[in-house]
Amino acid sequence: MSAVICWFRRDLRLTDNPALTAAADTGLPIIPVYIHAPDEAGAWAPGAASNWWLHHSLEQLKGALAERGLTLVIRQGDSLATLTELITTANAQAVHWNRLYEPAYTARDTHIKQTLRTQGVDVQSHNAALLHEPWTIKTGTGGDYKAFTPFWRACRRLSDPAPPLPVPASLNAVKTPLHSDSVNALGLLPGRDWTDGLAAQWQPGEASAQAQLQHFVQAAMGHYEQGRDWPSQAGTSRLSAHLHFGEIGPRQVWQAAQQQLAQGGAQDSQADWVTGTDRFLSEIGWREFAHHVLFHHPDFPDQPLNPRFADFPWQADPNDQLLRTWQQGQTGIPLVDAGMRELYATGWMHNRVRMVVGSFLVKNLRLPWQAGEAWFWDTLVDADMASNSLGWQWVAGSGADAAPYFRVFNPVRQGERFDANGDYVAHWVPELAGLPAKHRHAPWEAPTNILSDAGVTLGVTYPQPMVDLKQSRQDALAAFAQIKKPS
DNA sequence: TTTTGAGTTGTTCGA
DNA sequence: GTCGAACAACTCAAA
Repeated sequence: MSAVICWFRRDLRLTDNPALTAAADTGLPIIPVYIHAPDEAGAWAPGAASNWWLHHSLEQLKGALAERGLTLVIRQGDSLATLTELITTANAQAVHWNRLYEPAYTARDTHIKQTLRTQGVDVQSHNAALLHEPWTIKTGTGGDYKAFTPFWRACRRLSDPAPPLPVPASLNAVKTPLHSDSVNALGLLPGRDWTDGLAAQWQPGEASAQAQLQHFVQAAMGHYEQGRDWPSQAGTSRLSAHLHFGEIGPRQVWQAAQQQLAQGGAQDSQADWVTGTDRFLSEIGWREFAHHVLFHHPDFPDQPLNPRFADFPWQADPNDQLLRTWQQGQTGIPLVDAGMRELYATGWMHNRVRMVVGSFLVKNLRLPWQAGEAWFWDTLVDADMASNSLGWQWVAGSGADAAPYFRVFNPVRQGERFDANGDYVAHWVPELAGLPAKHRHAPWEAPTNILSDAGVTLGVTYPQPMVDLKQSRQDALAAFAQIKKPS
């Protein structure tokens, strides 16, 4: 008797899963396995919110496999040792997996592939996570891209991605049961349960991912161009965590968007459908670009891509006082606090607000972008090394295609433009909900009687602003002037 | 090799 | 209220 191993990692789905399809195509009994090995992520072991998602996604995958007669084998410990043991026990002759792109994982997987092949095992890796893998997109001179627009143009010049693969029609199970840990045994859930807010907001798993994709393309893609900017509305796809864990893949997203465009684009507001679809797919493009940049610059999560920023004069912050105030959503700037509280409560933050809180941390507080990156890493359910690094280096101005130094978001102005009714602030900062909308973004400017009518006492019921926005903006511009190249 | 146009998401100030 | 300019200079990618 022999078998084939399908090693699941961050491809927790049955549809459009090339490794699973390849395993099925061998005709051999399949051993689906998940190995929990957080140590192998190097310095970037997944954070708490991410682990919560993983726990539930594994339960979903286990259930979906069971419906097709397969038992997901769950193990902990060294990946190579675990695979080797399974290969011996089940007399497996082949291993299939879908590729990861973070530096620590590519190094590990390369080593595992070489070792197992030396032992005569047929090892094949596949692409489930990207439209175009990082090394396949090259500039005219063979280099890697450092600006998004030419990168995405180069991608779009290529032929459209292949249509998604169906779930394999036939999946053979092994006859002899193999030992498996329970999902619970992985210890992914926190000891003190703070996850109600996550559970109220998210349903991990492939079925939910597909439902969300359909819902988004039908209900929101036609007005995505504007709708994506309003944090109080469900105008974004909310697919980030599903994509990170591979519960759905970009080929499926691409196909769903194109099919919906063919239908929706024929309706009255055709231009909105075209621009909405285009813009949405370019966000998928940013995800691709982030992987491209990380692959070619393994230091990207830790070091500024622009070396000039190594000398940036960050603010001293004894005992992390400033950082903690930001983390807890107690800065006294309503839009910033709303975003930080949404993050902590739900494991997610609207993208517009991510830019605002990021700009506030890096420019108004002048704290290093790596501190914000680390907090997001621990608290986001969609925490992804490529996208997270790209976002933070973008807002800091040190990264690929980054914001110019003088682009300092004014969180009051942003609130007035993108949360004009103050709904988002009222929801996440309820102590300000009694204020009229026009005062919710800058309560320190509201007349005293309006504050008291609303039950707001600054410094008591809600903090005074922790910095003066105008002055700290000036300080940031001055700090950036220091690292300008002397002319 | 040199040149050229472009580059996610902003704010402020003054006319 | 609206509009254009200034906020710098640099780097990238392709012609």
